[in-house]
Amino acid sequence: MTVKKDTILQIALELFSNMGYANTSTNRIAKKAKVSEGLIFRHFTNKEGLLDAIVAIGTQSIDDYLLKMQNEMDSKKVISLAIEFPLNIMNENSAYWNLVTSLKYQSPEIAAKYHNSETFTRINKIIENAFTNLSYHNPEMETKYLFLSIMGLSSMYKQNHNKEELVELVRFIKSKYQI
Amino acid sequence: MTVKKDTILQIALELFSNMGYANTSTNRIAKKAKVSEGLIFRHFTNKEGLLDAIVAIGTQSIDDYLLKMQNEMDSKKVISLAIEFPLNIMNENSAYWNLVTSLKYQSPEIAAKYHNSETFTRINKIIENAFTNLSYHNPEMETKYLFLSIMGLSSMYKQNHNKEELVELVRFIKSKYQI
DNA sequence: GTCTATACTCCGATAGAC
DNA sequence: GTCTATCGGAGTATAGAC
Repeated sequence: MTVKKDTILQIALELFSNMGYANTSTNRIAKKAKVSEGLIFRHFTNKEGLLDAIVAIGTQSIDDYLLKMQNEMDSKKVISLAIEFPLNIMNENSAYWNLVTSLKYQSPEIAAKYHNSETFTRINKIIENAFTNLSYHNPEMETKYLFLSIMGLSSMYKQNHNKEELVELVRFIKSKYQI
Repeated sequence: MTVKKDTILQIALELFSNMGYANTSTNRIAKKAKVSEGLIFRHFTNKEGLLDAIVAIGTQSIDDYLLKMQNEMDSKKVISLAIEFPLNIMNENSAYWNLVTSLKYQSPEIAAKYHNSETFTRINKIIENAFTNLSYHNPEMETKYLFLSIMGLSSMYKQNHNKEELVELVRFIKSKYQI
């Protein structure tokens, strides 16, 4: 990974995330990254190849977090990690999260290509398992409900950059689960 | 409102919602609506004017729903209406909801222009008032939390068209509020 | 039909690493 | 002296707004 290639990835992530994928021209990326436009295509073949590379990097950090949840033995801690997910991941990686979310609203092909249902299934299983261990009456529905809150938290973060409010909300949600 | 003008609005809503605003060409809208491309510009000046008109129509149905909530005296019923919001509005008006959500992920200018913070404030006040009447300990946080679930429900609806699951989730959430 | 923007190509030149 | 990363810019084809 050369320094310029890395710069392209960073700038493209930033622009895709802020302006939308369709709305960001390779020309603009090149200018902002201070590289020649041709270099983008030399490294990533085409614009979608660049998107692929960006998404692949971001996916890694999600997977790391899931692994952490999976290895956590204390079920309360698992729920806690799930609730904190938006705070943690999105704090460090908000541009990526924002981008992935926005891809849902591109053409159906793009949406389908980048929708990672496997990850969703995985996180669901981890949470459901925790609720089962904690003897909740309806672990399946509890999981879906918690998942909803997490998704809502994510979408709220996009509009509202008041981090204090987010932290407060996370604390409140935790209290609902006696954590 | 002529028939063709109305057709353009409908088709454009459908396409903007499915393919994204930036990804939908006026040419495509015209072809699908079986009108000349020029007619779009005669009626709506430019592409953004068309978007304006579409958003304005959809906003109306949201406002109607809010009015219904505002006029509801039974606070439990207000909470109930809030939880059912995704089911009701999105069922009848999913394309509009989808479009408005997607605009958040366009350029910052577009996002700001179509972000209706007034409506969000209004719905928040209505819900908070209901929680206060129901003597919840922390109406402000309860409101934010419920709002989160509603947003999550909305975003879930986009990916998952299993309506039964949605209905079940709505029932489950209501049970959390003893409704 | 017009004009602009955009994805993408090609290539000669340069500078540094080995 | 070769190889690799990069530049810069000319150029094409097409799509899209109007």
